[in-house]
Amino acid sequence: MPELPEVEFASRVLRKAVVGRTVRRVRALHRSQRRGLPPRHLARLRGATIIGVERRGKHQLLALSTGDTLVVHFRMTGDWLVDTTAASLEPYARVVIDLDDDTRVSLVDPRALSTVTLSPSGSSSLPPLGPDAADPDVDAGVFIGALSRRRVSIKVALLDQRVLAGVGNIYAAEALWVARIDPRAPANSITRARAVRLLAAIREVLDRAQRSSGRYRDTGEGRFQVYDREGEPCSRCGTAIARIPQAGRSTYFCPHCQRR
DNA sequence: CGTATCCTGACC
DNA sequence: GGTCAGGATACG
Repeated sequence: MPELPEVEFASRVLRKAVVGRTVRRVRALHRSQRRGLPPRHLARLRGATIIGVERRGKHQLLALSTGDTLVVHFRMTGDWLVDTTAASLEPYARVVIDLDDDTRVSLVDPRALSTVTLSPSGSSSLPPLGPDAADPDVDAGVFIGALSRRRVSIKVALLDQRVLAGVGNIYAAEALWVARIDPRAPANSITRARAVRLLAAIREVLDRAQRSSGRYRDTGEGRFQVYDREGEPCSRCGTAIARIPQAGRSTYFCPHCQRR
């Protein structure tokens, strides 16, 4: 699941490939992508020059010379593939953009849950997002305030993009482990001191992921401490990592050293 | 607040 | 051949 570091990595790859280029041809190859990108929007896209690529939370924003913005979200399994217009289409290519220098960028997404939408000039169609989790200047007071207004568990609150934009299931669990906080603790019960520690832990896990090229590691030292490690020993205390469902998704944590 | 929905590969 | 996963949204 691409979270902030993976989306940041992908948007850098994309930026290098597309900024300054003009869209020659664009196709939506899957029903679910055609819903978000109907023919009239594909037509608007054609001939536009891409002037910049920005990231906000897990969204990628492609600024176009027309004033429109192409908004991309990878959801579960999306990623960019950059090749040339001469290449054969990838099996899971959902949106394919051919550029004037024969570069082709394809949104590859086996599950087809990615969203690509054209936001007309002036009307930003982003959902409400909190401060970007990668921003080192996030105000601890704002973060504490957001938590204090939520009665859901701290883990569920961290997944709410209005609290911090860019945190997902993996890094929420990892950050709670680093901060030694029980994921079941009510968000509004988190003390100021622990919230400050949690914010630092979020930055730490995101920075570390970013430094490993925005790619997940599945072996060796860089492996996750709790995510997808049910039954394995906690590296701090040896207790078996537990898995519980929260808001319909899996939370992994150490039931011994993560406290309420 | 919980639950269904979108999708399809992976797994039983 | 059925179930599950999961980010975000919609709905009860």
